[in-house]
Amino acid sequence: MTGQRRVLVVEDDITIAESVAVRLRAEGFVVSVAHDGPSGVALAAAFLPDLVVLDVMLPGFDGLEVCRRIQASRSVPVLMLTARGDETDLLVGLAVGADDYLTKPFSMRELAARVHVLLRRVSRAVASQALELGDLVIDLAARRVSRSGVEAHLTPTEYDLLVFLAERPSAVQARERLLAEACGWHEGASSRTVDSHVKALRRKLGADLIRTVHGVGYALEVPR
Amino acid sequence: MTGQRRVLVVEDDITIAESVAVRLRAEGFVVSVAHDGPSGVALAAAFLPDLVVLDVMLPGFDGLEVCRRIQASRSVPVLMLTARGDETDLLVGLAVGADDYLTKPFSMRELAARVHVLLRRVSRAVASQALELGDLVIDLAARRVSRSGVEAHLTPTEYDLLVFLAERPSAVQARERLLAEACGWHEGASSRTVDSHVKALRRKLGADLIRTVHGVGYALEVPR
DNA sequence: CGCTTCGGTAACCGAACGGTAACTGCACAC
DNA sequence: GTGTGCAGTTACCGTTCGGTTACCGAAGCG
Repeated sequence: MTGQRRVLVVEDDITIAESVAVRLRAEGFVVSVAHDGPSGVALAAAFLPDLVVLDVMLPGFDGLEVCRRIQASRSVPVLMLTARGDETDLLVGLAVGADDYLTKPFSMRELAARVHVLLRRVSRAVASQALELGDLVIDLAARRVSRSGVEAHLTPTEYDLLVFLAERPSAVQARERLLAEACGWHEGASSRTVDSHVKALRRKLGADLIRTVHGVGYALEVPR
Repeated sequence: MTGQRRVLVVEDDITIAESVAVRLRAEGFVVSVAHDGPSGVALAAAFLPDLVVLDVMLPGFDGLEVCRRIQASRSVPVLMLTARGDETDLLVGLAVGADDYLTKPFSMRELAARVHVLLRRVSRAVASQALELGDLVIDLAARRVSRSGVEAHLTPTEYDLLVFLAERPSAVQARERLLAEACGWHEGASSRTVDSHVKALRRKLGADLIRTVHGVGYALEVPR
C-alpha cells in the first residue's frame, strides 16, 4: 500500500509543467503530465493518479470542467493552480470539488508540501491503520482491540463482527447481515449465533457498546 | 446530524480574531475564541470544535505546540494562519498535523471557503442518512428518532409507522394503508391497531405531530 | 338537540424476541 | 490421546411488543 504515489499534472505552460514534474519526481512520486483539458481527463482515467495538480486556465475546456469530470468518475484529491487575485475562479474551484489551491507564482517547496499534505490526508482516510470511536480503539493491522486503554482479547469471529459494526458506527445492522458478513455464511436456518458473539463482545468491552434494536439487529454506539 | 458546526479560533490579535469570528458566525458556525496557547488547548477539550483555526505566533506556547496537543487527544482538522513568507513555520505546521494554512494577510472570503472545504471533507465521512421535518429528526441508519433534540424510544411498529408518514409529510394516509404498509398485513378484520400506535407516537413525540382526519386516517404535520 | 359514528384511551393477553447459560462438535497443539 | 479454545446450537426464561377489546368522549348529521 505504500507503493509509489501517482500524480497527474495538467498544465499548459510547458515550463511550469516541467518544473512541477521534476520537483515531484524528486519527491519520489510517479508523475504524468497533460497539457490540455481533454488529454487531462483521458489521462486521469488511464493513469489512475492518487492526486491531480490542475491549472485553471487550460486550452480545450478549462480546469473547472476538468475537475468536474475527473471527480465525476472517482474521488481524487485535486490541487488547483490559479492566477493571483482570481478569487472568483478560486471559489468556484473549491465548490466544484478541488481540495486545495495555489496561486501563481508559487514556490516548489510549497507545492511539494501541499501535495504531501493532501496525500497524507487521503491515506489517513483510506488506509487508516486504526479505527477510533471514542475510547474504543481497533488496531486493524495488529488485529488488536482496546477500550479506555485496556486491551481485550477477542476471538476471530468476535473481532470480525466488531470491525464490521465499527465501520458503520451507530448504523443498525440486521442479524442476517451480521451473520453473513462477519461470520461465514452458513446455509440453513439463521440462528442465534450472532447473539452469542454480541454477548461475548459486551462482556469483554462493556455492555454499553452495542445497542440492541428490537426486531431488527444490533448497532455499535460511539462511546462518549 | 446537521447540527451547527463548531469552530474554535485561536489568535492573539484581537482585531483579527474578532473579524474571523464575525465572518464565521455569519456563515452559520458556532464560534469560540481563545487568545493564547494554553486556553486554546483547554477550549479544544471543552468546546469540542469540529475545526480549529490556529495562529502560528501565540503567547504562552506557539501554534505548533497547540496543534500538536490538540491532535494528540483527538483528530480535528486544523487550519493554520502564518505570516507571509514564513515558509519554515509553514512546513513544520503541515508536518505537525495541520490540514491547511493561510498566509496573512488573507481575505475573509478565502478563509470561509477553506473552512467549508475542510468541513465538507469530514462531513463526507460522517454523513448519515437522516429525515428532518422541523424539529423532528429521524436517523434512518441508526433507527433513532428525536424531537427538539430529545430522543424518543420507539418500538419497531411505531418507528415504521412514523417513517412511512414522515416520507409523505402532511399527506393523509388511510387506516388500511397504514395497517398494510407500516404494520405487516394481517388478514382478517382491519382493526383499531393503528390507533394504538398513533397514540403511542403522540405520547412519545407530542400530540401535535400527527393530525387526525375524521373518517379517513392520519397525516404527519411538519412541526414549527 | 339527540342519535349515530368515529376516534381516544387504557387495560389486557398471547406471541415474539432477546439475554443467558448451558452443551456439542470441531480443530489444533502438546 | 488429551486438553484447550472457539463456533454454533439448543433450551429456558424474563421482557417487550403488538393486536384486541371495552369504555367513553368527541365529532358529524338530520
